[in-house]
Amino acid sequence: MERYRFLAKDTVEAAERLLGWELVRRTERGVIRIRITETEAYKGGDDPASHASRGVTARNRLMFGDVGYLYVYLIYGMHHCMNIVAHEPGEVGAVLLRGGTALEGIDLIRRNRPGVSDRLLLDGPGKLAQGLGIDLSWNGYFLLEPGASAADGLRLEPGQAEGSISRTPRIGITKAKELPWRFVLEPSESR
DNA sequence: CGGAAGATAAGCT
DNA sequence: GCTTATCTTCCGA
Repeated sequence: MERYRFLAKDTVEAAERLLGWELVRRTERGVIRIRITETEAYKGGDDPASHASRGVTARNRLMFGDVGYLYVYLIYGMHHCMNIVAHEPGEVGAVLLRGGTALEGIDLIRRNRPGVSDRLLLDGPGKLAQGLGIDLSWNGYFLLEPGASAADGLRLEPGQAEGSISRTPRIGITKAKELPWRFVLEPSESR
């Protein structure tokens, strides 16, 4: 699939190009569509902050595998984080999805995150996963299913990156924190 | 508004 | 045992 080829490029480049793409979550209750607005790149052995920096384990094995799969893990005992496997052939890496904005089905997102005000719905990795209803059972899900109309599940679809992209160091880590591998899509009209 | 601290479990040493 | 790609609440300005 040509339009997904950038996922087989360098992980840092893939992280930047994922900004503006959309995640479509189809459920029995309806459709949730969000735009990806914040990403971070995590690579392999040369990236000490990465789960994959010390070789293959049961948890991180997806980062060593084929591109376009969802890597989900539990952090701090209670939050889920979503990553998209992306790296050059023979390399290792994944892109952490740190945030998004709701395009469709915001009532379903509110149902997943009761009592939370709208502007805080999806502005963090754990919040994003909770808003979309993603947990560990989604680990290893393939996001690039071909075909015009998706069935139940989760899909990655092209979208417009409107606004300006800023590049910053990654957040919430203690190793290699100086590497500017975080990308944020700022809307043209500032909030 | 901003900073600080607690909750809670998988994975590594 | 100890650390961690976090979120929320509580506190003071």
